[in-house]
Amino acid sequence: MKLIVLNLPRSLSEADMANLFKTFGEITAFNLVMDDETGSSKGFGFVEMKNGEEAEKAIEDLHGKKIEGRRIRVKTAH
DNA sequence: GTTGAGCGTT
Repeated sequence: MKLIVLNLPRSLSEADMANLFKTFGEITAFNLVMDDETGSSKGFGFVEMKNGEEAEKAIEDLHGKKIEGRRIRVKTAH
């Protein structure tokens, strides 16, 4: 199950993003998209969960969650 | 050194 997480604070690191999801199950892949202009993140990334049900739970639990004072968005990716 | 909906860079 591939997930996309939007509206992340640009200050958030790749490791921080992984920590949000790994509590729900095993992550097989993840990456935070970086911006060439600023060198910081573009504010969104992808997460690949091994178990689909755990991925769905991660979505329901993390979507709208406040991270660094900001509400994030989590959906299934293409 | 900023930005704020979205489906990808080292």
